[in-house]
Amino acid sequence: MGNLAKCELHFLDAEHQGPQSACLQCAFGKLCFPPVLPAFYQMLLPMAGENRLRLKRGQCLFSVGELQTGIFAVKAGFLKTCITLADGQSKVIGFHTMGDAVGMGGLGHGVHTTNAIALNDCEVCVIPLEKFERLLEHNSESVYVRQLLAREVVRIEHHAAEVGALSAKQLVAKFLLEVSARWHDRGYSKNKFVLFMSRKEIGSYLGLTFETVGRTLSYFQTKDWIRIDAKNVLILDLPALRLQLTRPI
Amino acid sequence: MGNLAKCELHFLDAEHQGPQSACLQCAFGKLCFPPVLPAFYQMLLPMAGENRLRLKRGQCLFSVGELQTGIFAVKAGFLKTCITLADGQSKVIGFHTMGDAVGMGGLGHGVHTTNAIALNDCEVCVIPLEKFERLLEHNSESVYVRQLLAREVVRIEHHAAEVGALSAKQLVAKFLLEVSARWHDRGYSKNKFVLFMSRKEIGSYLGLTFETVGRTLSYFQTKDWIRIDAKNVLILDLPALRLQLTRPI
DNA sequence: CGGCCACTTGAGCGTACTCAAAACGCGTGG
DNA sequence: CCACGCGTTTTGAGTACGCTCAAGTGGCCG
Repeated sequence: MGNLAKCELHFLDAEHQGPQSACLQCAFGKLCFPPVLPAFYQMLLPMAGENRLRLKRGQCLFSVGELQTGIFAVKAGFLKTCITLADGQSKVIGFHTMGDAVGMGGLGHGVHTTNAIALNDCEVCVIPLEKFERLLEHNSESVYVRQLLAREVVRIEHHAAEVGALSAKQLVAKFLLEVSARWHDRGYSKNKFVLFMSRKEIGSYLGLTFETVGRTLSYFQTKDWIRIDAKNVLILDLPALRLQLTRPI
Repeated sequence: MGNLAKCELHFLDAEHQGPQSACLQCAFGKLCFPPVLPAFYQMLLPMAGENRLRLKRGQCLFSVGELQTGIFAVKAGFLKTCITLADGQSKVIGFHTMGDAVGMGGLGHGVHTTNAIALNDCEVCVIPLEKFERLLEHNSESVYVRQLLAREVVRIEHHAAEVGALSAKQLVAKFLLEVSARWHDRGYSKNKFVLFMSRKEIGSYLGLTFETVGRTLSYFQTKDWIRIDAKNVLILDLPALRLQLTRPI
């Protein structure tokens, strides 16, 4: 459990209810895993219910090179995953929120391949590796994990292509649409939301500097496509943002 | 090495011996799958031995949206996988050669998520989806597939980060080192090899224009780090290329 | 032979980066 | 309570890297 120790575990005292009911009664309910994976959700979450843990803003869930002890399901809050390049700079490669699985990349060599850091106070379900593998042995649920991984491959492939192909305006527009869609998927407004990451983190994710991200957001505001105040976003013209992606410059 | 460019396939006429022996006697032998996956290799390749497939240069192995009928193991030759972005441009996201598995991304929804196109005449082993899944049901080999997918996630994550972070010189240096390492892994020289992709395809992969790729290669040649003639590469100073990655500009 | 494509090289331009200054929010401690 | 320090954000001015456009070469094939 190595680094988990330094994470100051605060387990929820819902043990007496049994893990399953604890999860099913949870406020996040079926949001916890994407609707396309109902069976996987039903199998996995009850197992995780026993091991819940809380992270404070800035805390590290796991880091590169650590032995992987489990996979994680985000219950509440936001995390970023990042890697360090050969020249020392750190790059954000993904943002994760409730319902997302984190730490799947480590299944390759049994060692974590990214750093996962909490963007704010958050709650994470831990599925210990032994339980996870036992689950997959005895069930055909391994198909779901395969699907989850394959979809992650596709997601990152598109991200890599876009980072190398789109302009700053297109990238920032794409980012806003991505965040909007994720909120929408989870039953919230797609037009009004809060960004939990800094400009610097957005820039790192998109391959831009934080100044460029800020400038582009300001530009969108002058166009009356969005209204942005610090981290609060109000999308006024979603189609206009979408149009950015299909149109050059 | 030069005649590899022509890639005149010399097929083994070992069909009469049964698929398993055909594969084990194959000239590519255990190169066909990475050494870290011996069990998977032994399970998978004999199954594929029955279904071998030849592609001519430019032919499409599968394309986006097609129903996935199987996964593929490259036996000889080179393929690229690419996707089409919202604005219509096509981006290369990977190059594949002997020993690589292609088409795993489709495991997410059962539909191919990339276009796979032969860069030269090549030979591919087909593992029909039913056989593939039956194999995974009856064996613990599904672990290997999971590892394969997880490693693919990691590979693309790093690629995405680099495309968004590195300069043109760094990207091209990284690309040369990548290709060199892949040849080396397969038992060939790491200093002398042939590029099977055009400048345009390299540029698409790295998020650069083909002019910039060409210019950068020429620049490396003026520095006496490499010697390049058309697609023939001779690396003269590998450490210098490596240094590019750790040093800014 | 002509046509086509890949590649190289050059010149000029534009986007995004770099450097810089100032305002702002936020937590800490006097 | 305000002062202070720190990090984030915004905005500006200048720069540089890589893109765009263009011309010219060489290889391949009908």
